[in-house]
Amino acid sequence: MQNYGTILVIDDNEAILTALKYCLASTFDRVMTLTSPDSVISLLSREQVNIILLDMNFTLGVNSGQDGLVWLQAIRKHHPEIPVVLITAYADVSLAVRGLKRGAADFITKPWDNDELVRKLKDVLETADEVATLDEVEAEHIRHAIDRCHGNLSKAAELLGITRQTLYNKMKRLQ
Amino acid sequence: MQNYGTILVIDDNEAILTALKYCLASTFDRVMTLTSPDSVISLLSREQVNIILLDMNFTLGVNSGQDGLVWLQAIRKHHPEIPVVLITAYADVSLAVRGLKRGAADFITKPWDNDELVRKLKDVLETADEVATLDEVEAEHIRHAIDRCHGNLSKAAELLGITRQTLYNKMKRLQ
DNA sequence: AGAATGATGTCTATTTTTTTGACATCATTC
DNA sequence: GAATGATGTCAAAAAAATAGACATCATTCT
Repeated sequence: MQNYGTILVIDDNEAILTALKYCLASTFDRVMTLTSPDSVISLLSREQVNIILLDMNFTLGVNSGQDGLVWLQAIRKHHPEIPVVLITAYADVSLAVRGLKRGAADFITKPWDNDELVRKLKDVLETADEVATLDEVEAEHIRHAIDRCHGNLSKAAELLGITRQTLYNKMKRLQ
Repeated sequence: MQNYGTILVIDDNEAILTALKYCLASTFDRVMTLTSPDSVISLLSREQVNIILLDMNFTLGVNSGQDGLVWLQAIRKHHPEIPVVLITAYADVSLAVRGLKRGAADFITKPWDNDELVRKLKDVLETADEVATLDEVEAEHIRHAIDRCHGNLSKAAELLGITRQTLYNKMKRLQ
């Protein structure tokens, strides 16, 4: 068995939770479940979790997914390093867009395909962005700033909060 | 009229292009149109464009949106500073997810609501990320790295490609 | 429990980088 | 064709990063 660590599944439907548990048991070392996100923050501060699968609808009868978005935000605020995959019963494009904009790693609709779900979860964990070097981040951001300024180095330097000469030197160093 | 600059609309349906032209004329200084993305890269190198509205389906009879994704990638590669909003006739969650992951600013489905379309486009332009200071980016990335290492400064420093002492000093300086 | 290993907080001396200020040259605007 | 702003460079002073060191605290490991 490959080691994909601990997954936390949050869904208010016990039957779905059970189904997911079986589906995920062979891929993950540990499958934790919650029927409500209420205690997720305290749980995350106690337990080490590698990825979260979060259902979007918890308020009975309300299916806007608003709930899920709020919890997504709360989780990402406290634990930005844990990828969160969203899952809903409704293939709602607008909800998917809002979820991804708020930092979800992927978006899955019910009914799900077991193999595809596992593949996507693995994919998220495997492509979880490696931490880049400070120099790399700096170089990337500098390029970005210069793009925004359409090549004007003086303006770019000002936006970046460094002197023009420093920007000039950094560019030389970073090729 | 507020100044939202130039928008480039790419759609192979002339009727839709005309409708969008009228819809967008009052918001943008200039509405440029293309019936095929083939020439978009050369056009962008000649003209200054502030935002792009890109249809996802160009190969007749094929509606996977694969085409649009490829063009999205090409545009972002050459002009990462120009936000691209995707639009499709099919409310396809998977396509929306893939589009956003490749850097689209938003995802709209046909038939669209004129007011909502304009609101989303304005929103994209207004929240177009301002260029952060190098120090800010650095601080953010450092926090990120420390999160990933669960607070282990030695490991974080190694990942960041700086010495532990430097990380220590930076943390002091950046509060 | 005690040893071993690794992390932390701090220092110093040395090397790099950044800043500041300056100046001539090239481009663009008016 | 002046005026203004961007660029490429320099040199000296100030700030930051690195390497090496050391005592202390934490966490495995046996």
